[in-house]
Amino acid sequence: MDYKTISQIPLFHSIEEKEIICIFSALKITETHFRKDALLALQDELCNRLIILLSGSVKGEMIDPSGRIIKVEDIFAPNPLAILFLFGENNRFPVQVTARESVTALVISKQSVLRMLSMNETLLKNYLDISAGFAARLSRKLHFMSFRTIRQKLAMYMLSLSKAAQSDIVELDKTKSALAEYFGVSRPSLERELTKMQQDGLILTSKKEIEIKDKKELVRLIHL
Amino acid sequence: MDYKTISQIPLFHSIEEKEIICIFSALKITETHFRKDALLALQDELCNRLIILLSGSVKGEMIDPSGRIIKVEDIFAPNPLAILFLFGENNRFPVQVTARESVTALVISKQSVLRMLSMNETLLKNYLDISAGFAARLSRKLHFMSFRTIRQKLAMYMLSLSKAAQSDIVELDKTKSALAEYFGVSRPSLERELTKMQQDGLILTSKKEIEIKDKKELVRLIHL
DNA sequence: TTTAGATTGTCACAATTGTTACATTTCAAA
DNA sequence: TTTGAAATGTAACAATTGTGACAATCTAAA
Repeated sequence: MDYKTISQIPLFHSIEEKEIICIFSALKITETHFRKDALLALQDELCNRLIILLSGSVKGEMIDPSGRIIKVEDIFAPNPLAILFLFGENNRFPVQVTARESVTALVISKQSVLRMLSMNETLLKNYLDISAGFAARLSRKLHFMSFRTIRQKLAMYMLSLSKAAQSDIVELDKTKSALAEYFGVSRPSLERELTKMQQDGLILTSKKEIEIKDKKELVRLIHL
Repeated sequence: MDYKTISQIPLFHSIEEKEIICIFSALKITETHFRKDALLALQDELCNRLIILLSGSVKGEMIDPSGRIIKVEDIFAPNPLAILFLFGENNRFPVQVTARESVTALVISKQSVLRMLSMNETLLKNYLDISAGFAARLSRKLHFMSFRTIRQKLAMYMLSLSKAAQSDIVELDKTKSALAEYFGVSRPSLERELTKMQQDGLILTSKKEIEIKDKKELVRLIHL
């Protein structure tokens, strides 16, 4: 477990080597290896430790009472697992976590995380920034889901991309299939709505690119 | 600003008076009064301070470009505002915050929050627990929103209540109007679905109470 | 280069939900 | 107790979305 690897973990960004050595020697932080298909956490298990992936990737899955498995998401190194659920009252893993390949991970007990964050203000800020990032993504997705129609979700999505790119021509950052899934709608319905919006003169689509033709109407759409 | 008031703020739970005095004297924490209709924060304003309500309540509103106002939520003392958005990269208030009545609030700069959390481990744990609580609520709501049909959302909702109450007879914790809004569906559609589910023998509704008649089918519903 | 798998575009039809409207009931403030 | 506002129950009809199916295209691995 060398400094170079550790400094690449977002949680330890901008923290000097001697500080990291100090932190790691004061706390019981273990590096653990998991083989492919090993379980890193069980669904509904008490979330009493922070797991940070050093290498490899895992998948999160929900299991229903009849034993069926539904995949939820993949997480890659060097990201942490379920950081938003580490604290709180009845903090349990929302999904079962399985190694998709050979995985190395830091495992830090909740108690040690607390002490670690108390020891170093930069570390604390990193932790809070990372948590806020996840929360912002959750919040943004909820915002999308709360629009009633697909047209509104698309309007919101394209306006966001347009604002970020500072251009009326936006490039989709996901496949349309992935976008449909992100919106929680069926793929054909998404395609149909894109076609309709082009017919209505709101946009011009070509492959991965979309040109916004009537920004005013798009803005109007997302406000009822 | 007395100890009794401060100790009732969730963030300062279980912290002794002398500790609080120590923290407050080391940092610049100001108690601010706002009259009815005063603005505590602007939409899209940089979120560079933590605001904790001591008394009174505020409303969060979104404003669209045409100037229309859409109410989002109310927040009451002794809760904090937008605690999940204080840190992170481009951390801005998602809504405009207006006093609904006369309001007293603690205003603590982001920098001071960092220092404060470094000073006291209990305070840090409180902060993380509170944040986790908000994140869990966000996540739970997203879970509901991601079900496609109203029937599935209702099944999930009733099973959750049933599990919490350890009974097949559950009492709704919101009005049906509020529940419809929480689900992001129209009220008549929610009522219709409840009626249909009763016709189908899944539940038995009477006023505020719902009796679960076919738990097995409800469980099946929420897994496709 | 070939080829299997993923992505895309489109369609008709079924299912679900929204909208609007109205009558009734409940509940808390006057 | 009165009363007005909020909550509830229901209905017909319109709008939106899902489903399943098929063909065309793209892409990366063999």
